[in-house]
Amino acid sequence: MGGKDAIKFELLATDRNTKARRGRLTTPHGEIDTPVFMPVGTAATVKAVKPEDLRALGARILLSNTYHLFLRPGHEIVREAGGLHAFMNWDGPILTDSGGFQVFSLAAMRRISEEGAEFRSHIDGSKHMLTPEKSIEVQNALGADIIMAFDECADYPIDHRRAEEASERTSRWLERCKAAHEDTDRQALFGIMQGGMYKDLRRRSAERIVAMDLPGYAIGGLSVGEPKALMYEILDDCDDLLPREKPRYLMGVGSPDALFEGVARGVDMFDCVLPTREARHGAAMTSRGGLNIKNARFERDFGPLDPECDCYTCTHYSRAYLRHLFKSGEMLSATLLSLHNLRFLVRAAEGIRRSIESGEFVAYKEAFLRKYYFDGE
RNA sequence: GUGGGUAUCGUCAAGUGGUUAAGACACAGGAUUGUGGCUCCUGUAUACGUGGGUUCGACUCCCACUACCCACC
Repeated sequence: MGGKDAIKFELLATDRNTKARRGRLTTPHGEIDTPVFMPVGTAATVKAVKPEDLRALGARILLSNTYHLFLRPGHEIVREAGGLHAFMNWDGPILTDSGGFQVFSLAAMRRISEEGAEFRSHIDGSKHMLTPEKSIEVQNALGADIIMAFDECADYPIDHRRAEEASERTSRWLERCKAAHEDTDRQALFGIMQGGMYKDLRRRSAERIVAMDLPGYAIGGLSVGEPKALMYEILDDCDDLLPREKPRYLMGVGSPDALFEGVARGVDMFDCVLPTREARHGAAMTSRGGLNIKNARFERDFGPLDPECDCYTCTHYSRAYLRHLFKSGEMLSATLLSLHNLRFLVRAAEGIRRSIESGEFVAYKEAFLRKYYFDGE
């Protein structure tokens, strides 16, 4: 066991009217101001975007994935390359997901036992086994600053008994993850709260994982198809259930409204594939709401995607050109729209941080969301 | 000029005597939340080359014309 934690978290300011927090997370690869939005780079790359461009648009920490890198190219190869940072040319902080969620969302023929999850690869159908120990071994080889516990993410909807089973197993697996993870001053292990949409299970899950005194905690099992109101209801309790002096990470959430509502409920970290996936499908987030660049109405629109945006795409290209690129199947389309959507969420997080510092978080949140969801174009 | 072939939505392409003429692409709209990038869902079209004929009934059979393709001169 190491003598100190890999990360340090300080709270710099808190909001008077909500649970919003302004913090700073120090990792072996640098500091992160929170609340933070983390772009997702599943296969050791944020699809279509170079690391230097991520840095330039304000991204400070990336998420990557155990499941994908374990299957391809294999974690030993990444280790030989000098670890994930060197392999993908990103020297900032990285967080790796444990592979738990992916086994459930991607792999075919999964079989869950107390030991772990047996599954078939979505790439070639080959059979594999991930256990808490294996997930930690892979994540140790990858070398991310923050690594995640191997958890079982319950479907929605799911009955109380099966949600309890998954949640309790996640807690037992967390003990094994913690035992397997030795280099705690190089990589911080986060535990994951489960419990489906059941408040009693959420509370018990939180108590179990908090008792293990980890450097950070994640809220898992949300945004899995439930109504947003229900997600917010579950989030309402999280500030009380999780220690205030540790970072909280809401997994997989990142629509503009969820970002603000999560922050208002005490969440510090978010990740989401939405900005990059939507970009590849022609959808853009703008200060006046989402738009679909495919739409015929942009054919002769020579203005920027979002007049209020300072990103590379908005300062150099028109909607008409972006529409042309998309309609032509040009890959630059994915790059330019990804740069914009990522900048949009990173900038939203910047605004959130400033507003918490100045005590105007609620006003900022309301103005932002009103413009996004009601103003339109 | 002679012989042969082909003409069905913007494009490609089923249908070959019998109700509202497939489908794909394109086009149009939507979806997307711990990522199988080029995916999924939905929608639209005054499409049977032109003019005659046969038939109860023609995209389908016959004749002529027009256009394009191939071969020959």
